[in-house]
Amino acid sequence: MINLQVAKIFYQIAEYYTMDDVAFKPQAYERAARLIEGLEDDLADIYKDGGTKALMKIPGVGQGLAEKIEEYIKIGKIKEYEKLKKACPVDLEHLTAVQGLGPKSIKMLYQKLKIRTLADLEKAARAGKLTALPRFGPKVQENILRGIQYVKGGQGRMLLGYALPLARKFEERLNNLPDVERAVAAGSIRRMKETIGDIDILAIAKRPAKVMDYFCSMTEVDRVLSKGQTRSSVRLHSGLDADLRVLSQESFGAGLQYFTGNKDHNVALRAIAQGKKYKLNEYGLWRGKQMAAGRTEEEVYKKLGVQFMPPEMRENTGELDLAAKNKLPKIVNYDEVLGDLQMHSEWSDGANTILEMAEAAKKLGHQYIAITDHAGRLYIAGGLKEKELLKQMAEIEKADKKVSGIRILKGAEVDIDKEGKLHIEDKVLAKLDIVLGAIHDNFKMSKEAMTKRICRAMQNQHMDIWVHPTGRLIGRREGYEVDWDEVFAQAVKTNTAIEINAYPERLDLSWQNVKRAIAAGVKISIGTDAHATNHLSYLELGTAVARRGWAEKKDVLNCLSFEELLKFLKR
DNA sequence: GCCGTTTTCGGCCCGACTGTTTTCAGTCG
Repeated sequence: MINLQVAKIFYQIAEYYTMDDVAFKPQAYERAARLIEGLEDDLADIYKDGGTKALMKIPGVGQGLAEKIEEYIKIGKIKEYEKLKKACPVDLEHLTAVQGLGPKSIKMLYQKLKIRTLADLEKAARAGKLTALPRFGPKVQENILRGIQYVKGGQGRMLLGYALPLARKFEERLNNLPDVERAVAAGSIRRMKETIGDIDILAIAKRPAKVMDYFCSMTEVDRVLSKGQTRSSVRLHSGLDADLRVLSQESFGAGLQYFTGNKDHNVALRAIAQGKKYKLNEYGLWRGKQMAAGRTEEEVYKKLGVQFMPPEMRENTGELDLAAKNKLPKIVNYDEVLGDLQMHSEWSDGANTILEMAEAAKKLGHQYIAITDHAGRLYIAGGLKEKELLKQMAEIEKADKKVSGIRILKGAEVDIDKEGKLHIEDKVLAKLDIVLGAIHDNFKMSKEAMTKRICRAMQNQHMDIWVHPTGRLIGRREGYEVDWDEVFAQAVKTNTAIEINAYPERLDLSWQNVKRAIAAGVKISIGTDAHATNHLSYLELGTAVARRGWAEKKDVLNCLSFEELLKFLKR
């Protein structure tokens, strides 16, 4: 997969053009880089199938950038980039990561002090050499030194599963202040993106200064980065940044829209506004000096002739076109998901008993769960062999009778071997209510072999769901590659569902692939993969992925009633 | 360099905050 490498080069070209005050190219390169980053298909594959014409179908990629991608595929580099880099040979990737250091400063640092790397920069700053430069005072120098430490610490984005509870805590505290009328986390948290760069909170407040004081002195705050009347920014001990912005009641909807993003969605929405002779900013929708809307998000979208949509859909992947035609899908609601179809107990590598899992799920309002301990091989997480599995089935039946108000399905997460065979005998699988197929080894097969392996597994009539489909671990391990068109077609043909694994570092299928799976007619299942009772709440994260992939209620297995679900499983 | 309900040419988002200035450039989102 070359996408991330190409995106990185495009980001850097954007920085170089900014250094030289080239107009408009930086935004074009940056936008293309962002979109390529989020692409599920390999650029090399797209090119192989349809040449530069196919590349130009990617939004933000025109003739010029398509040719640059072609160049990268053919000769492994982009000459334009090499030329820019030669003129200013600096470690842009790490230098730009330093807070407060942008392309203009980096260029000057190179020209005046020959600074190329973080190490060069640190040495110069420690020697006090930066203060001699125009616009560089002692404070800038100090901030740069701190920024370097931060970059060296390798703090990146935080998983949604960890950032969300934190953001909710901040929301709740602020909402409890007498001066705060309303506080809401916006940004990528509100869109439920799988990783979070920072926490963005918006508030309506009577005395902003007091609220800012409170925000900047919370126990989680490591350092105040900036503090003003309408906006403050802090760095938390966890390494994450958090922003608080205070807006007026009249502007709150426009602000919420603006700070929820994403950026490309907003750019597209502002273009729609311009087309209708409006101006849209974070304070409202304006015609001249007259405010046309701003109090609520709904009002802003409506005035622009665009259907309102949940934040999870706002990624500029076609939602605005559909909304303008009043044709948005009605995506699944969080409360329409009735149960959890993957979890582990102490029978394999889970921490709790079957009964404890059931009681905890019941408390969350679930109508049913599936106990799906590892089965197949001993060496994976205490996997059960046939005999133990039969014993566990009896145990689950007992538990199901014992608890009221929730049903428990007998399931197992079964290894799929190299050839695509399930590791448990068919006659035992036949006794289970629900069979999950999973890949736990041989990740490094070729795309063709992996596709064949999975398609073969789906042919097993007992396998109901293919779980954590790509095996990715966000930020740690890239998922393996498969031919999605082929796999989706096989899933439809064999009536096999594909899982959205809701575990914070998995969220696998990705929302991009959920979108494609659904378009192909594949049924989606959501499973938390809980290994303890406190993991059961991850169901919300999995549902968020379904929503970001535009899944409707009818697409999601867990939206079926218990009786309907049994019918599907016995198909 | 991209893009098209105003366009195949001529547009392209803009306000807050900081640190350095003594009126503003650079950065960020």
